[in-house]
Amino acid sequence: MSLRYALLGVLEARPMTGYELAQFFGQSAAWVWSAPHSNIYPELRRLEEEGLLVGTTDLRGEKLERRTYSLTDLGLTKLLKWAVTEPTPSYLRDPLLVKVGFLDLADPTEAAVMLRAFIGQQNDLIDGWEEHIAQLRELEAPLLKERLKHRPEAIHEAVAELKANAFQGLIDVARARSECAERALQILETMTNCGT
Amino acid sequence: MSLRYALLGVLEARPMTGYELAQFFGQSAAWVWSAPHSNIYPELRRLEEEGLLVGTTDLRGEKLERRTYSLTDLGLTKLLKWAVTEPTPSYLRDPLLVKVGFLDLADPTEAAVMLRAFIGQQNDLIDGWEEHIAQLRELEAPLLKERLKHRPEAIHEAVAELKANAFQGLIDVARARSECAERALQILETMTNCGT
DNA sequence: ACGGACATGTAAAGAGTTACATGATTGG
DNA sequence: CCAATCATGTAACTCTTTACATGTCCGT
Repeated sequence: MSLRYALLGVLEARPMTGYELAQFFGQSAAWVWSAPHSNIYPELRRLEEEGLLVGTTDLRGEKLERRTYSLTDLGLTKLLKWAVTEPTPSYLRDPLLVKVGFLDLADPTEAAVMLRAFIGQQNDLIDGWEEHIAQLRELEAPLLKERLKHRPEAIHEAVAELKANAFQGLIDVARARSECAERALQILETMTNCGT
Repeated sequence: MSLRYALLGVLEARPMTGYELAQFFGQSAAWVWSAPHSNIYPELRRLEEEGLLVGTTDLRGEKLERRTYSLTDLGLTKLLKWAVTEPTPSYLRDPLLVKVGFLDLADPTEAAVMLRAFIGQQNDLIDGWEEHIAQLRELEAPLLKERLKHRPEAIHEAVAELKANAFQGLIDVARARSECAERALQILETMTNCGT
């Protein structure tokens, strides 16, 4: 369900083609949700059928058709309704946390390699998100600029801050997981020291 | 894929029936992974077919059959192999972060209700996990006690600490999300103040 | 003319949720 | 004897991933 609303939310900034959206959602770091084009195209058609989007087809060159989707009033209404509904109590499932809980049984050297690889991955993600936050705060992020065109100037900074806050959430979650891996490394070290 | 390894990992402590496992994975707070019984029973049969588990059927009373599954050497090997394989670069998908990013468009009062409900949910989860961590540290958690029976005493505390660390990871992730919601509340407040 | 970006799809398989379905045992 | 717990399953549906598939346009 989140994909559909993520699409509506991005299209609130400006109309886009499926291809553009697929790029957006393909580079996972760029947005809070990710999806391959094979998800996006069918979902866009469904959203149009339901009247949450309207699409217009135009031509690039002679034959290559492309369809540009815009958010309708109904689409915006549905997006906002969703945004304020309480999340059903559920929690994030994290395969890493399953792994770290069983590492006492594994070879400590291999475990350390895995943990360090994970920490490296998370740090890379964090770096990307931090850059994006900086862009948002300077009101330089391309999509944000589009959004702000149809919003009163008085709230521009607050809107930017709200978007930045979402990415800060991603960063903090990544840090929490990374630090958990870090602590696991230390615990495994004490274990090998007293074991042998 | 994680479910299968979570099952193997729990069964490393002691043999269990599908019913017991379903209770374990049903009360989401109790374990790092959750699943309904309709997932667990078929998965157990598959794991047995593949030789990662062995099951024995016995009777409760006259007719009621139940099957108790134990981890095999092969099962343990596969679990450990999985535990040390590097996670494929991916990130957690968080519907809340999608929501908070669009709240500038929503009614601030409704948004605040949603955010406070979310924060409340996360705090409840955190309380449960904290209790469980305390139990683990005192070596009082039932499943941990079973596990430690077949491990050298020198590492008992370290094993407990490793399990506690996994739950600490859950808590820290929940805190990160909760604090993100908290910040969103504040930003929305500044927005309504300057907007009207 | 060719490679890379543009542009859009279908299909199959895997993972997860929800509902439906059945019956036995135990304790009050 | 009745309710709660014990015990195990199937089926339908949704969501996500991965692979397969096709063709156009633009710059060099």
